[in-house]
Amino acid sequence: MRELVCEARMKLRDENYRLTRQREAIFEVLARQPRVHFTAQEIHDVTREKHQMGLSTVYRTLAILEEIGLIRKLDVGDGVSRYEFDGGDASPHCHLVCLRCGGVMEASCPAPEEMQVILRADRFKIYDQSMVFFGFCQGCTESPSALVGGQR
Amino acid sequence: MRELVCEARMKLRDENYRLTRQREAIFEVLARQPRVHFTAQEIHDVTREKHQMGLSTVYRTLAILEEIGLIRKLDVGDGVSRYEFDGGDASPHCHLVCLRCGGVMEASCPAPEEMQVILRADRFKIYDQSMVFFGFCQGCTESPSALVGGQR
DNA sequence: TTAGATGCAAAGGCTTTGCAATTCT
DNA sequence: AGAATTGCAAAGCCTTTGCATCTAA
Repeated sequence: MRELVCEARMKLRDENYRLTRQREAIFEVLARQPRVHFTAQEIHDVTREKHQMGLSTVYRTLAILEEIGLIRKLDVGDGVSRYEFDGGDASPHCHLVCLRCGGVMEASCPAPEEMQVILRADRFKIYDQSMVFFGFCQGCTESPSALVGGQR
Repeated sequence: MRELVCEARMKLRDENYRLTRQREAIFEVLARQPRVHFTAQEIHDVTREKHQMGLSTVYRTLAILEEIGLIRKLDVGDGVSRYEFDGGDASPHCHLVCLRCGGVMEASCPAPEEMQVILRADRFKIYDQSMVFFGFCQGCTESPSALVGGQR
C-alpha cells in the first residue's frame, strides 16, 4: 500500500499537479484496499471523517487520477461509477457482480489481444475492454433459499 | 421484423399488458433495425414524428419490455442506456465501441457457461454477462491520421 | 506571490414518479 | 365502466461547473 501511495505522489508531481491533503486522503483510501471498488460517495464518506472534503473535489481528483492512469473507472451498469487502482502492467481482470449481495469481485481474464482472437474480431482493433459478469458469489450460492428475488 | 413485432404483441398480452399504439410504435422502431442500439431519447425522437409520445412512456415501455425479456438494456459506460432486441435463444454477443466515431457494433462471443470456463471462475456461478470492447472500427482505422484525440 | 485547488451551491443530463386526463378491454 | 396507460411537469440521482476563497510551491 505504501508503494501505491508513493507511486501516486510521484506521478502527480510528474504531471505537474499539486500534492494536496485532499488528494492524498483520496488515494490513501483507494490504496488501503486496492481490491475494493469505491464509489465517489463512499470515498467522500470515508475521507470526510478526517479532513474537510467536498464531493466535487473527490470527483475532480478521481478524474485526474484516471487521466494520468493511476486508477480506472468501472461501470457495472447500476448508474454509479466505481474506481479502483489500475495495476498498469498487472494482469487484466474483469468484474463479477453478485445479484444477491451486490458485491463486486475481481477475476483475472484474457488480455485485449487475446480477446481479439477469441472473438475473431478482425475488423475491429481492440485496445481496451470491460467485462462484467452477473451471477451469485460463493457465499450467496450456499444459501439458495434466499436467492429468490435478489436485488438489482 | 414482422415476426419480432408479432412476438412482442403476443408476449405483452400473455403478461397482461395492454396493447397501446405507443407500445406498438416503440417496438416497431426496435424491430425495424434489430442490430441498432437505440437510446430512449432516440426512440422518442423517431416515434414522436408519427404519434403523440411522451419520453416517460418510452422509459416505462422499455422497462416493461426488458422485464418480460423482449429487449436488453446495454450500458457502454457513457451514462446513457441503450436498448436492443434480445435474441433470446440467439447467439450471445458483445459490443464494440469505436473510440473515434462512437459507433456501437455487435460481435458474437462465448456464452456465459463458456466464459465461466475461460475465466476459471469456479467460485462464482455466472448467469449473465456484459462485454464491451473499446477500440477502432475498420472505417476509422483506415484514416489513422484522424485517430489522435478521438472522443470519449 | 500567484497559479492552481477547494468548497459550496447551482446547474446539467438522464431517468423516475405523481397525478389528472385518456384509452384499452 | 373500470382499471391500465399516457403526458406533463416535477422530482431524484449522480456528476459537473461557476466562482469566491484558500493554499501549495
